[in-house]
Amino acid sequence: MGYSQASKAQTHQRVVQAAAAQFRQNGIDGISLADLMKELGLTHGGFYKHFGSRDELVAEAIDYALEDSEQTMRELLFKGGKPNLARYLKTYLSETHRDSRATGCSFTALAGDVARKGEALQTAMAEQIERNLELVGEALDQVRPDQRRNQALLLLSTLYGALMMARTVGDSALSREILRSVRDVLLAKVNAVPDARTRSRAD
Amino acid sequence: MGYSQASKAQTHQRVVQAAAAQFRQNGIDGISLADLMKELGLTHGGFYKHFGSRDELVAEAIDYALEDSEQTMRELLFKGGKPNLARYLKTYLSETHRDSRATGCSFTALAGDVARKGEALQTAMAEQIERNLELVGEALDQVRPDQRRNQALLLLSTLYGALMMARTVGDSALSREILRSVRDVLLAKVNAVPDARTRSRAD
DNA sequence: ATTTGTGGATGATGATCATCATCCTTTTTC
DNA sequence: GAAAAAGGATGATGATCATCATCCACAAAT
Repeated sequence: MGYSQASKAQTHQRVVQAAAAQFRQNGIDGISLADLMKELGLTHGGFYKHFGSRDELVAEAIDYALEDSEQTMRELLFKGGKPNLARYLKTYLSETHRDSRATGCSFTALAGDVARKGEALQTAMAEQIERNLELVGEALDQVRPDQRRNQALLLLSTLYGALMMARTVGDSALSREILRSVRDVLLAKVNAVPDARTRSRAD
Repeated sequence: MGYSQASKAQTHQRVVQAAAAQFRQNGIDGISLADLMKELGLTHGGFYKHFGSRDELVAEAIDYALEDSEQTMRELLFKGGKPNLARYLKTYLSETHRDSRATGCSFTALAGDVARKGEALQTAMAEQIERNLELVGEALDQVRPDQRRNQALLLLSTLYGALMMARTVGDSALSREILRSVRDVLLAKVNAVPDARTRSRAD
């Protein structure tokens, strides 16, 4: 029955992944279906064999992007035994991450678009933020349990805001200052709790 | 010579103001020139008597939006003598502000779009952020002078991130929690320095 | 009052897009 | 191997836009 068995599912997934990257890089309306398919060596016609509409792809791609970012977050926070909040902070507020829009934090890349689009996307975002809060909360194991959610909320707000600022001012001295300054303050706070003498070296 | 003297400048300004609101509400690409002019009771044809291109309007409108937000910030921080950081925080993290996209904080409304658009807009944003840092720094008069810029950077990051989150999850319990939680933590910190006993009453 | 310059209106034009109908081609099943 | 089912290609359609040429109507200058 036409083409190889697994190939349809594979193509579908390739479209979703390419869209997840493009939407983060250029915005949800920033790429046409034709260009997206072309990127995969396909033409625009086949698109509707995989998705009922553009919106359907948008929903799938954003789910994929959110899961992708969650996976990265989880690895940075927990890989190798004990929670490693410092590693997450350093990576999140790095220039590399600032410049990796297509593969980096999906919240910062998509928040502006999602806030204006349908309620469905906002619900997906809300659920993801809940999961992120839980993950960060778990990593805040030196914080009083009843303060973990508040602190996680505060930390994520700061990280998201700092990254958005650093991206919005382009690659400038100010951009680097934002990343460095916020990162150092947060690292100092993290290190202060378990062992005040383990300070972060610059960079 | 055609229509009243001041009327052209007035129309020009009305277009800029309407665009500043629409771009914040619906995104820079979220409204067509025809719809924008219609909003003012005009037709699309006259547009090019006022602007050389759409991009020219975008630049002007964003400058206007940024100045508008700076003015609001300045008033909240400094009106009535002494710096009033608490008033600014409360207003910024209110549900009213969350729901006032078209007239509220221009950074959060435009950051996503600007990060993807030309360098010119990013430079305008960078300059505005510098001014905002200065204003907040001035208001941090209980902080050691050499720490004011770092603290201002941290505070703005947190505010921007929290508002973006609150907007991205729609009008939900989570949205209200984000605003309340971040606001209370920040207010507690602000109040802790000058007078530890002046705690904020909820809301 | 007539002339003239200009703001605004009307109506193209060409580009970009999402969507869909139709055709081609390959792979699986019998 | 022949038939058929479905993925993918081609091409069309209708909508939306930015931009521009042309026209109209009014206000200022004479």
